Amino acid sequence: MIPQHISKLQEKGFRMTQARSSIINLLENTDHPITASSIHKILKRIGVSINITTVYREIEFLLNERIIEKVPLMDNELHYEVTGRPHHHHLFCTSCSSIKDIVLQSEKGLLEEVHDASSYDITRHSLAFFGTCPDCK
Amino acid sequence: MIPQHISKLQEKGFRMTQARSSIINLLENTDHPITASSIHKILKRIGVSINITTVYREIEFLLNERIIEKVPLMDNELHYEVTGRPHHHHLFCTSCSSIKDIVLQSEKGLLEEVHDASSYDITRHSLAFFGTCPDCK
DNA sequence: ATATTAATGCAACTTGTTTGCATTATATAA
DNA sequence: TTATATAATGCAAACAAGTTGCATTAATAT
Repeated sequence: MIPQHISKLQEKGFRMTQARSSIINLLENTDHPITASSIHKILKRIGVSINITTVYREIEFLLNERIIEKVPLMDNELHYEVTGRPHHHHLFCTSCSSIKDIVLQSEKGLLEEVHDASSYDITRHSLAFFGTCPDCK
Repeated sequence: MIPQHISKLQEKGFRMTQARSSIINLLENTDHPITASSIHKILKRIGVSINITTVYREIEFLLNERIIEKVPLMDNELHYEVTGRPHHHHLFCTSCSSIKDIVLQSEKGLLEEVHDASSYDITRHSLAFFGTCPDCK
């Protein structure tokens, strides 16, 4: 995985600290959305102890820089994932709480319908599917 | 609007208190998902002062009874809406923060694709679209 | 009317997130 | 290489959403 986000930030003149680079690297290597406290715990487990406040501030920063984005879930915690990976949506297993990415072909027609029916200028969308994964069946 | 939810609860032997009936009536007459604190504030404004704790407990109760359901949004607050209304999804205006219902025809093919591609048993789904509404353009 | 117990209100608590401020450390210039 | 400016950080306190324990109130059945 090429750290394109890191070089992009450095070019813009932002400092590359251990907290920043380890949060970006973690998110780049995670294939599903995670929460602030997950980021904090995972980094601590691998020996990168950064303050939870810093995690929140870094998330805010990365959101502003469009390096990560929010993913809406059913619970009341905010989850995040890096932008720029192939467009996809999420599958939630209501049994084991796992989250899986899914790429869909048939969303194009859906978006056209939304645009035509609503007269909104749609800039983003989020599709989430809930059910039981093969392992839990 | 026929208070079918209320009679259903009474048949099941639950008590019909002012808090319960006014929360149900409010949700039945709201065409978009709202939060616990919205419920609390709106009811207070119309002269129904119920404790915020009661609002949360009532929401839990109504979720259990499948009279309302959670709607996942981008913020970190939980929104709720009554079940049983025609199947629909949500449009969010990122300019004025309004939420609007939308009924979609083309989601059937989407669900088939999800099922075929994932081997999950899908029980629910949630589609959300973000953009600028006609009024804000 | 009375009894049963579901529903409620209050206060305290937990958890997630934000803010103020003093300190640390990265990147740049001398 | 050292000094400088200030971005980034940590800590503590504050804040907000949601939860819990417990004593009180009130809706329904008798």
